[in-house]
Amino acid sequence: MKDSSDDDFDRIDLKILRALQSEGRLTNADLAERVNVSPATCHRRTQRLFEEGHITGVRAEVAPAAVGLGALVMVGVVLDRSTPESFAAFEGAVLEMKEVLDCNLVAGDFDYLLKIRVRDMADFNKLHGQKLIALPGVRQTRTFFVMKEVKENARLPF
Amino acid sequence: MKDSSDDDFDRIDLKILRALQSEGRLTNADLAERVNVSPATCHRRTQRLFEEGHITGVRAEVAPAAVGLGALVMVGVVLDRSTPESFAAFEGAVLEMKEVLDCNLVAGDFDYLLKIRVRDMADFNKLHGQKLIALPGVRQTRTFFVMKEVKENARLPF
DNA sequence: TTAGAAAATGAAAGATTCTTCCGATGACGA
DNA sequence: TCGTCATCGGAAGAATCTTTCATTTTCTAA
Repeated sequence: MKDSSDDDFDRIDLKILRALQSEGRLTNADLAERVNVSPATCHRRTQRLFEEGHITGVRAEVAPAAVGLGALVMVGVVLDRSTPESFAAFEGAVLEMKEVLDCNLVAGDFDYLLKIRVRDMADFNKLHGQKLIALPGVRQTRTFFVMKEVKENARLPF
Repeated sequence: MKDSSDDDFDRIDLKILRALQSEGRLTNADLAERVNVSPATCHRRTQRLFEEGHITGVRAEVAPAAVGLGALVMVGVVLDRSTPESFAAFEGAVLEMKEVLDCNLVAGDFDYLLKIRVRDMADFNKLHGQKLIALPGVRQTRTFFVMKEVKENARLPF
């Protein structure tokens, strides 16, 4: 158990979380008005949500195409061995690859599912040939090029 | 082509994008200092990045577990038919499902890959049985429970 | 039910920041 | 060289932040 207080939000906390999840740069004054609380209370509540780790960060979403990352690729990875050392080595290496946006250990036909952003298909080919299949313990990969991003990083439903 | 000006960032724009991608609630004053520009210039630059759509939004990241969404599941979906109408119907329905955080049309063994957040496995079972397989045109699904989130929503590498 | 303690609240106010105006500076083409 | 245009930083009023403080509310235990 954690050090801080119990983990239950009242209506105000939930409103703050929802508002900031949609508009992370809301002014404390605006947020207070939207939540029907005085600015002082709103400030304290928000500060607490950050301090207790319920809000893990606030991030601007940069349009991928604007920074030359127009291609999205999902990759399923199967490892050689299913030992803890094997998993750890793979995970450590993946954490160093900045092109890998998501990496999840899954149950199913793959060991890991990766989400990767690169400039284009040629770029991915290079990445695949030079880095992906060279990651520790990789036996096989399966590539899914994304042809259309229907929904991306939607807000949490709560 | 869009109406606005050409899409190339100088060193300052890139610094602003990188800074806000990591800390979306940075004060304009702090941001200006970090980027070595006057607050006035920084304000103008940032405003422009928003107006021209290079920053699509700023969002607080809420800890999923804190709001009762401790389970992450990836699902591969195969449709009955590969007609435009079939795709459109499926996508329209998926957009309405708030549990679906990501939905991508892919090339490979599946038609779509979904990323879904729910409370727990029981919750997913219900979702799967009552909504997922009932989505328009779904022939088959393949579920990948996430056992460990190694990397989640990392920053874009630019 | 009631008393007391603990936690949360809103008003207030000085410090900080935002946002815009303005003249100055620099880049570029004729 | 000159004129045009975009961008810059300083300045200042308006707005916001952030903390203090007295009050109110909530909770616990008798």
